[in-house]
This record gives sequence, structure tokens and C-alpha cells, in this order.
Amino acid sequence: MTETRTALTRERVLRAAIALADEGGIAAVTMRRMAENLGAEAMSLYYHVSNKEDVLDGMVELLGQEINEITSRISGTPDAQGWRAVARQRILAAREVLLRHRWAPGVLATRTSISPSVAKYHDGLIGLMRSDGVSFDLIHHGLHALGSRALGFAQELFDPGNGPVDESVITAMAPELPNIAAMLAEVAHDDPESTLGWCDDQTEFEFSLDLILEGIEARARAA
Amino acid sequence: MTETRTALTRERVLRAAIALADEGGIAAVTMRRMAENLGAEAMSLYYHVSNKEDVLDGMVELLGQEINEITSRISGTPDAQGWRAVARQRILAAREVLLRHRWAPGVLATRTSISPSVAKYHDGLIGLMRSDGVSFDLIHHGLHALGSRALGFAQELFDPGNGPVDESVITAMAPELPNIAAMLAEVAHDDPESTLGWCDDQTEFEFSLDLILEGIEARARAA
DNA sequence: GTTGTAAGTCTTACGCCGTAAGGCTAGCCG
DNA sequence: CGGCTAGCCTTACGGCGTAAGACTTACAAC
Repeated sequence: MTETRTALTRERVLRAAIALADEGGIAAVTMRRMAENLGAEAMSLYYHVSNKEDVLDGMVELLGQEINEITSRISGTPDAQGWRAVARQRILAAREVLLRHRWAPGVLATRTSISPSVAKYHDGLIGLMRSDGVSFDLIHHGLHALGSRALGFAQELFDPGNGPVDESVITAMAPELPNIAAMLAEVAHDDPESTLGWCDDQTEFEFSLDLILEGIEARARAA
Repeated sequence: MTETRTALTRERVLRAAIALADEGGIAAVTMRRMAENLGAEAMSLYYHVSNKEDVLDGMVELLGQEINEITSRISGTPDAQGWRAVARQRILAAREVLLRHRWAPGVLATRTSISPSVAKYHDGLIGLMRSDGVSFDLIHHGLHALGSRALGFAQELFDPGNGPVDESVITAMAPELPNIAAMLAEVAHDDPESTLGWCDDQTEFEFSLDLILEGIEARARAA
């Protein structure tokens, strides 16, 4: 008569959250509803998840894993084609995942810490460009220009608020993120007196802005 | 002994909301706190504002006005300099306003309707480019590429969700927004069989992506 | 077999939130 | 004077995240 339910796990909790968000938007994700869908009580989730913010972090982490599973299969080493074609493919593949999880852009925009899987994704892009000879400095600016377009949508963390970049997160997992670590080592040293820490928002913004405005102008001239 | 307080108005309510958000982030904006800061009760606000969503809409509207007051003073007609220099100035000026209202990107991203003042701002940009001979088609793609960078930050409405663009909002105020109206008339007719309505997200995304990737590549070659 | 311990779950409760329903008050118009 | 309406308030409801702590099970040690 002992009705055995599948045991709760962090992953099951997060998958329940994602299922709810996929179906009803991020507002549909509440601790009570997650619990209900898992046949448990709201407070039981807190054993596997520290709070709701942790749930959102976890959703992003799983999302990143889903993206990496797909994009890692897109030729890590560009053969005949240069980095740009490969990057394009990966970004458009990531976009397809995002299109299945409409809640993701909004949630990504509110994260204050870096998701390991999302970091890994960017690490792959950096490695791709680097292997084709692009300088870390340009890669760095370029990723800012792409912004969240690198993840398949157009949205940028404009409001990090969290002060200087927490490099410890990156350096701690340097073995996993060799390219980010290498870039950080070089670019950070190149510009030690930056007013806003590693990434000067204003500088990055103007770089991107000019890149785009010039691109439009060039196309206008061509027409 | 009748203690006369300043009367509540929609504008005072919205300004209270903005003040709260400026100070404590968007989460600090609650009906009760707004009322308290105004020396009133929460439910009294509902006479001047239909609900909280309306408050957020109103905050964006005032923000747009603040931006327009500044950017409208930046040479509407480019003289010696081309459209690009003027657009750059306007966008960086808008950015400064955004930097004073850190809550704005996140709130803008969640709006489902178009704010008149923000529409007016974009109308100005369109007019600027058009007056310099850029085609509406290219302007249209270009604004998508800029995304929310046109407003001074980097974030794009990826998830309109609201289906096809509600053109009635635009056409209703065509006298106020001559350039948007003109662009819409031309571009919409140009591409009647677009699968996703007026703005094909995928097309726009790829246009922007290629613009940026090519720009990075060009700079890499130049280095 | 009994007991101790820890993991996992649940109960209860608190203070927030947005807002529905409707009451009070003051000024204006007939 | 009586009624109307604009403007503000009171009360209350159902939702939220989660703190505090009690219960239940499983298993190890004796």
C-alpha cells in the first residue's frame, strides 16, 4: 500500500520548472506548482534547491547543456570554411533551442552569476575564433558586439550590477574553459587601468554601435 | 485642521514608481510603497492607473519623453555630417538616460505594447536616415540589427508573442510618426508573403548576425 | 531488537504582493 | 436642499516565497 513516488532530485525539480515555463511562461513557475506537478509539497523542494533564484539558475544551466549538446557537434575545427561560417552555424543552432524555451532570454537577463554551461558555450566560440588567428582583444569586443546574439537571441546584460566580473568563477574552472581563461589573462592585462573593470560597458557599447552603423552604411552605399 | 496633501495624479504616481525603481530596482516598485511615498493608500492609486502593468507602461512612456527631450535637440537635419554621426550622438545620449534608470532595459523588454514616446524616438531615427537617402528596407533591417542598442542599451524584444505587429497603433498616430508610417507602408507591401508577419524574426536575426560577424572579420583582417 | 542518526518530506505560519468590492467624503449642479 | 460624481479609503482574498520545526523513513551500531 506504500505508494512509492519517484524520488525528488534537483534535476527533476529543475525539469519541472522548465516544463512549467515552456508551457505557461516564467510567471507560471512557482514553488507550489512545481511541487504539485511532482506530487510533493512546496517546502520539500527546498531540500534540493536553495531558493527560487537557485531554480532559475538551474534552469539556465540545463538550457546551456541542451545548447552545448547540439553546438558541440558543429565542427569544432573549421576546415575549409573559416571561423565565421562555423560560428554562424552554432549561433543559429543555439537560437533554435532558445525558440523552444521562450522564457530563456528574460531569465538569462536577470542572472547575476555565470552559468558553467553557458560559459562553456562561449568558451567554444572563443576557441573557434582564436584557432583562426583572431586576437583575443578583438574576440572580446566581438562577443560584446554580438551580445546575447551569440546565444541565439538579441539581448545583452546591460545591468550587471554585480560590480567587477567575478573572475574566480572562471579561473577556478580554467581547465574546463581554457579559451576564456586565456582571453581573460591577456585582455585583462592589456587594460589594467580600465575604469569599469575588465569590461568597460561604454567602450563595448560604442564598439558595437559603430560596427553596426558602419555595416548599415556600407550596405546603403552598395545599394 | 484639514491637512491638504498634493492631489494624486497619474503623473505623480508614475514618478513615484520611477523614483522607487531608480533607488531600489524594479522589485522595489509595489503599489503599497508607491502609495506610502505619496502619502496615500495603495488602492487610491487605482483611480489614476488601471493596474500595475499600466504603471510599468507609464514608466516607459515617461522615460521615452526624457530621452526625446534630449535627443530632439541633436541636429534633426544632418548638415555637413552624414546620418551616421547624428544617429551615433542621439543613441549615446539616449544611453545616458538609460544609465540613470537601470531598471529600464528589463522593463522595456517586458512591454507588449508600443510606447508612443519610444515610437517617436525611433521615428526620428528613421527620418534621419531617410533624409540621407537610405532605403526604408535597409533602415528597417538596420533598426533590427541595432535592436535596443538604438535606445542606448543592448537588448532586443525576442519574444514579442503578441503576434503580428499591431499596426493600428502606428497608423492611428501617423501624423505624429510620419517616418514610421511611411516605412511601414513601403516595407510591408514589399514583402506580403512573409511567414511571420511584417518582421520576420529569423530574417532579421540573420541579417544582424551577419552584419556583426562580417564587421568583426573585417577588423580582424585589418589588424 | 533496540536505539541513534541523518536524509527526505511535510505542516504550519508569516509577511509580502496585486487587486476586487464597496464604503466614505467633499464639492458641484440642479 | 437633494443627488451625483470624483477621489480616496477600508477590508478582504488568494496568491507568492520561505522560515521554523515536526514527522517519517532507512540504515548503521550495539
